[in-house]
Amino acid sequence: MSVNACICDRLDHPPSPYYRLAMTAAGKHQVSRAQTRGSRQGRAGIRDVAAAAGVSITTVSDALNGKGRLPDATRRHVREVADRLGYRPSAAARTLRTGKSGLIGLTVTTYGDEPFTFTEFAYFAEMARAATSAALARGYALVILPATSRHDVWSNVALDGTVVIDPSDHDPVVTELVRQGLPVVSDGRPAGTLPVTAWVDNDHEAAVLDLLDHLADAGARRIGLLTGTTTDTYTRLSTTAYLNWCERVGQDPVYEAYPAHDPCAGAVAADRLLARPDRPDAVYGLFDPNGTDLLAAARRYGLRVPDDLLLVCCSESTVYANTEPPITTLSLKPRRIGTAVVQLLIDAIEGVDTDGPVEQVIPTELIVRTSSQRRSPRTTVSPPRSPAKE
Amino acid sequence: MSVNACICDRLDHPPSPYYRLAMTAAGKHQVSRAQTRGSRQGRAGIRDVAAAAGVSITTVSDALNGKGRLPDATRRHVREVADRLGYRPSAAARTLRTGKSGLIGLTVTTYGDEPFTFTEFAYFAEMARAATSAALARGYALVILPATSRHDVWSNVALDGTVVIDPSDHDPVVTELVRQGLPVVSDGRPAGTLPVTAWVDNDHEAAVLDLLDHLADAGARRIGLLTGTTTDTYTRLSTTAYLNWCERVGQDPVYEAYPAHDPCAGAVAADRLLARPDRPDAVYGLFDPNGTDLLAAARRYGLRVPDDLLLVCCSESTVYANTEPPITTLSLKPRRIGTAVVQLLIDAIEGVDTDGPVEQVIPTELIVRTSSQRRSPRTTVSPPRSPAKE
DNA sequence: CGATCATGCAGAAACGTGTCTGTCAACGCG
DNA sequence: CGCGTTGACAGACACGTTTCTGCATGATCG
Repeated sequence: MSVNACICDRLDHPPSPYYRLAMTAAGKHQVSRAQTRGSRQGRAGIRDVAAAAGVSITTVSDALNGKGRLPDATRRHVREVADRLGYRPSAAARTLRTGKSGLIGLTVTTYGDEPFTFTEFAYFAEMARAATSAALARGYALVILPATSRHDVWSNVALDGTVVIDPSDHDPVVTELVRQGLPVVSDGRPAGTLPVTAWVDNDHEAAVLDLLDHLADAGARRIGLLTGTTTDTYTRLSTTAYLNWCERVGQDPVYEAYPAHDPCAGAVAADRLLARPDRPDAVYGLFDPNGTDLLAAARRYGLRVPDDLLLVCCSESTVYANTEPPITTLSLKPRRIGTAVVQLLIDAIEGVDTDGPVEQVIPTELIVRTSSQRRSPRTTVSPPRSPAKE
Repeated sequence: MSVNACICDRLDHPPSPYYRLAMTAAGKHQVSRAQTRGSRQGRAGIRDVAAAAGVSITTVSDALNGKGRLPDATRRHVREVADRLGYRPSAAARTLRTGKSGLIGLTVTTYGDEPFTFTEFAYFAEMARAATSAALARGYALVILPATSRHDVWSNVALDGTVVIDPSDHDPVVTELVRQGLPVVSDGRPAGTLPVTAWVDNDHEAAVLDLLDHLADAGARRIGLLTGTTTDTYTRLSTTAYLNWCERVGQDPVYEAYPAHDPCAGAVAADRLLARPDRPDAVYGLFDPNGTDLLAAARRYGLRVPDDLLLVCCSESTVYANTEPPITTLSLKPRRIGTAVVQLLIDAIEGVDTDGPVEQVIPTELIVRTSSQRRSPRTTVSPPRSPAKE
């Protein structure tokens, strides 16, 4: 007690280095308390508001949160006093009391040592943007949490739920989260028996089949695939869809796989694909940079696009609208996916009865450009400002 | 013990008001504890671990946090029991008690209604990735918080500090954060008297001057600029640097400005720039998509790159390595910026004495490719700083 | 051999909020 | 006039952790 008084007294004078040492060593705790309490610089608490407004803590809480039954006069008065004091409720205390933090995790499974995959930049960025928008429109904020991050980070943040992008089979992080009772919504249909609350995905098989049909319609006789060596769901489903299509139409599969997280390997693999003796006359690249890589490789081999080689790649980038020639792309609609994932997650968090299915399939969009149209009727110079070709 | 068992039994039945009265009246602390804790679905707390290990709460806390003075045997025992119970400390409680949440905000100033700007995707994605890596390497997680988000979101998350990307003059969010005593580190030199804790930035003027010299060295006589209509620091500094350079070398400025957040407007502006009567023979585009836009526009007007038109744009995208021709780009090194910003912020949070300056300038990198080399006898990389400065 | 000290651990006070419970006054009604 | 009812508010507890203080128990030293 006397110690407190002593230190408080000292605080009234400019603290010398000696005092600071003494403080941190001895009564650091009490001091900060006296600081925050004594209407000093520390943030004002609900008690200060109650005292300043001449009401009880309950009344302040009810007035600010719109609960209880209070006359409007009291409510307004409290609000005004709170504003005047610059009162901000402590998020930590509120979270502790209510059990809701207003935070949802955005988890990205990684393949290298980086938090998220390089080749999925455009997709991830668009998806994250949409997810962020959707989340904060409903009063939530997003926390970026790579699946391979240190464990203490995971346990140090209070999450109401998590979005998992493309979880791997039996993802330990996901199972741990579910075990804790947290809602988990995945972007990408969960493999195996991963117990997610809900998931959103494209129909990758249908998209690939559709795309291959489109190429075949354009005159392709042997369609090649540029795919990845990773085992994520997207790569796996797309590749098997390709193989199935090949079997159906009786074409020998022609594909090259490369580690998708390595940006240089893509160019090499594209080159390899076009250097094969059974060179394809059309190629679909699963990853974003494949378009320019394939275009460059085609140029090296003197192949004209689309005359000698039809080209399609999966990308969200707008650069393919202005390449020479413009390249047909498959869009996975990351904006719609990000929005849907967050909506589903928040519905689960807030206990909204999801009478609908907890699985949601977002349609893909094939943006047809010159690179996949063998004989376009006009080869004239296209008008300057036409965002959509044909 | 018998009391606990009794109440646990009763909890299996719907509790009557009488029991609840009796409980709250009689056994205050212990009873409610037994109520919430009776090894039911709720997560195990530190008390459960203490009870199961036969030690006190203090011992558990000290053992798990590596504090206090405990024999290794006790420490190991407690750890093991905690693991067995699946104990995870409550982040909210810890934050409330310690005042540190381990969360840092990643704030993006926006120009439209979207959380972050479209044209800065690649830059933002790289920067965010590096920032995320750096943060979690030091035990922190990142929260995405657009500056224009609802106020309740801001006050609902306990932040230890914030990174602000390119804050506008007198940003109300930043001043509010600083007023709360939170460390704020900005990516981009703060305009006006914005009281940030530290900032990291490129030397945009030097980068632009260097780049223009490079173009002039390659033979450019009239260099045009594709810039934005927004007033952010990057656009402003780059544009004035261009104007200053023009004045210095006695060239009439030739530039077109467009709303950078509109992806279509860029193509139109590029076209407009090349359609001018005083058509430039070299162009620098400030934004990422300008490269492909300018290339497409040049093609429409029958201009060969680099023979008739030299091209440089500011971009982090790798597609420009494989365009026809490859385009010289200016990289702002977002990875280094993201890392530096987070390091500075965490240093400030943890009170590390920053003996060094709180301002950090990251050098840019001009990646010279074919598009800016008029007549290159060979593909030697020209040194960044050309000796012929004047 | 008693005083001192280091050691190992338990008790309890906060952190700041939400909310359950209870009190006091006013009021309508028989 | 008494009594149940309702409105407006205050008191107090609990969320789960960290940490300061304090009490034992043995060991060490004067």
